[in-house]
Amino acid sequence: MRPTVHDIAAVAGVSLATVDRVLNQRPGVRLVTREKVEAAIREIGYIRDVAAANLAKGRVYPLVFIVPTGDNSFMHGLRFEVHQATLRASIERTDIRIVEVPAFDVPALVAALDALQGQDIAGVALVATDAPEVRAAVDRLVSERIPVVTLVSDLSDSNRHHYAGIDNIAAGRTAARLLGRFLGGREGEITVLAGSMLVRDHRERLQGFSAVMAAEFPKLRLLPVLEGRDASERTRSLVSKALSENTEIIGIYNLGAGNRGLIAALKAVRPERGLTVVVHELTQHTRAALIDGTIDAVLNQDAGHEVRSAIRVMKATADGQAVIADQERIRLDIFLKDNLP
Amino acid sequence: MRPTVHDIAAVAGVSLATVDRVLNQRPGVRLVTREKVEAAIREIGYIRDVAAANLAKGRVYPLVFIVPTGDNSFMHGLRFEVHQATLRASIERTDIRIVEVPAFDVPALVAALDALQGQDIAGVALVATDAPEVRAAVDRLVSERIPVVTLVSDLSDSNRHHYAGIDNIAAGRTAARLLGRFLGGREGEITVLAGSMLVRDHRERLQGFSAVMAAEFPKLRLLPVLEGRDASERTRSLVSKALSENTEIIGIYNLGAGNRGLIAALKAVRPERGLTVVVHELTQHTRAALIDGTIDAVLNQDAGHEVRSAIRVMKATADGQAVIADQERIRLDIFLKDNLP
DNA sequence: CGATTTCTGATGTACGTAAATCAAAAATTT
DNA sequence: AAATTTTTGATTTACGTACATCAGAAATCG
Repeated sequence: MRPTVHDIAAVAGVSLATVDRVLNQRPGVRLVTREKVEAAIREIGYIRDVAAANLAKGRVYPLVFIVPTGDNSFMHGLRFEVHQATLRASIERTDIRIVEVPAFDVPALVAALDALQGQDIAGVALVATDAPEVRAAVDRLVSERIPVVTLVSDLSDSNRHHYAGIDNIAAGRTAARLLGRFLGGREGEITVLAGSMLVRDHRERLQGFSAVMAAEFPKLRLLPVLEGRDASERTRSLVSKALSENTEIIGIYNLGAGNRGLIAALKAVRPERGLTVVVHELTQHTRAALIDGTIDAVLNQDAGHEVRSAIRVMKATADGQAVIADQERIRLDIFLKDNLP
Repeated sequence: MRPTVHDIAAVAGVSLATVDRVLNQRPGVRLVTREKVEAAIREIGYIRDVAAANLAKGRVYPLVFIVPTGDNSFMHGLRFEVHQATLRASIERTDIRIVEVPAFDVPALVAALDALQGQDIAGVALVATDAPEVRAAVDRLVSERIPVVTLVSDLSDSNRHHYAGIDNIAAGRTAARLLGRFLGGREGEITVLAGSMLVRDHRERLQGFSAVMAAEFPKLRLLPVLEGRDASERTRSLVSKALSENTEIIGIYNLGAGNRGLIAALKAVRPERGLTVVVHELTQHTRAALIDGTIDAVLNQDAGHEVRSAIRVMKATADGQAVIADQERIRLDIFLKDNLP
């Protein structure tokens, strides 16, 4: 049988109350006694039964998710996953509140963060816009001992406790290699589409993409980035214009959202053009386009995993427990038409 | 607050004892009363607090993992992950026993399975060799109401409750497309290496690979499969021989183990040969080969995920609970040199 | 109808931990 | 050494569920 608090008490030669004081860092224990108890804990290899502890505590974790509004499929999916998490709230002892903030709107995000100060909150998860004001607001929360986790897009130089998202530099590099290898030594130009260079995830993807392109595929020339603001219609017109004006384009990398528009623009050109296309985020549209050959590869981050990981990390941080970094690593999924889920 | 058994009792107008009898399917409840209770459960949306229930029950799950011996990295990793799971045993209330059986040895596997009959076991996970005798032995356990999960390699037409592994047909198809696209329209021959056609995962990978190759890359001709028995030295000599005898080979797909031997053989030929290579299983050897360019892509299944998933499924099945299929889907990881973890 | 069987209620203990109270002991100060 | 403060012990209740026991009620049988 696994050891219990009673065993600690017996081994340490102290009472249950003292063991409890040590375990829960309550005051009123002399240093020597504390050390005796801690030695006993190590000796018998005691591990707190978290289930029993939570039961006794009746603890709930009030969590806040700050997510951008916007009608693109990815953010829609993200909000859906947070909502799914609220359905598991009673089982997981969480109490999740969703706060929506306009995308790329720094003051709104800061206001939403500041509104949380002083509240009884066990953790905050936010899709960060990478600005100094946001960093400052996050740091204010952190200094109030509120666990903060960035979701999908990280925040530079902040004290956030954790980032629940993919390695976007690696994602960009991977996109470059897929595109470069799929083009098999051909020569031509590559169009890169982004949502906004204000968010760190897009900047990092571009950075990784450019680096590998420059280093390993010198025959492929990158055109200036088109910013589609993650909006489909804008993306469609940008792509249509680019394709009609420049016949040298043989590859496209969309590192942001707005795939619906991209796909529409692609379907409007003759398939003989032989474009190779790599995009981010698996949605019903990109899935269909992958199957019908309009798109060649989709890089994906699983929003459900990210949300669940963020919740685990916030809970663990709130309890002062360590997180197992390896377990919380969000992986980059690569989908070809053959391995769709 | 979430509803408890007391709430059920109050709403149904019965005692706690009766609620308990209904919840745990104990005898001695009239049909009408039972229905009253069940109606109340639905009405208030009661969900059993599994943590509290397990605490009260003091339940442990005796589980058995049957894994092949063999020194290849993947099986080594799999055994390691099962061992890791034993370290979490007390937390997860599992009691895991590992049984090792020679690889591809049908009678030994059957004997190991039959030895479990009549024992007090909450679940069995096995890396299946796909043979009728094994299927029969598995079905015997299933008919004894013991949950059985196949791990990594599935068992045809058996009554096993679940398969914790990747879709190997999809894996083979994906490998074909990667290899085909990376070769960018070149013409030549492709060598396929396998461990043994006795295991279903290898057969399925080959099936998927061949299908896509035939349908979409007609310029690439498949050579007869080389069976390396998942042994490195054998694989090395087979590959060396093939490469020296046939200068038309431009691509290699290793769908089994034995990558150490393959890599050694590849390093022995001049890099100018320009081979494109896709293999399975990320190990320290394949990782290094990916980084130095000897290998172009690695398909991987995360043994840790598979083991943890198998445990969750066995526990749920033992408790008569449904498994969330989507959550237990094991994904195929694709690694290029840019997205290594 | 009474006797028997079947069902239901009331109650208590247990699981491992948290948290509180109050008394007692030990250490520290005066 | 007495007074004070700090530390420790003993005990109790609670969390939500499981499980057992025994008495009493309701249903069924003869």
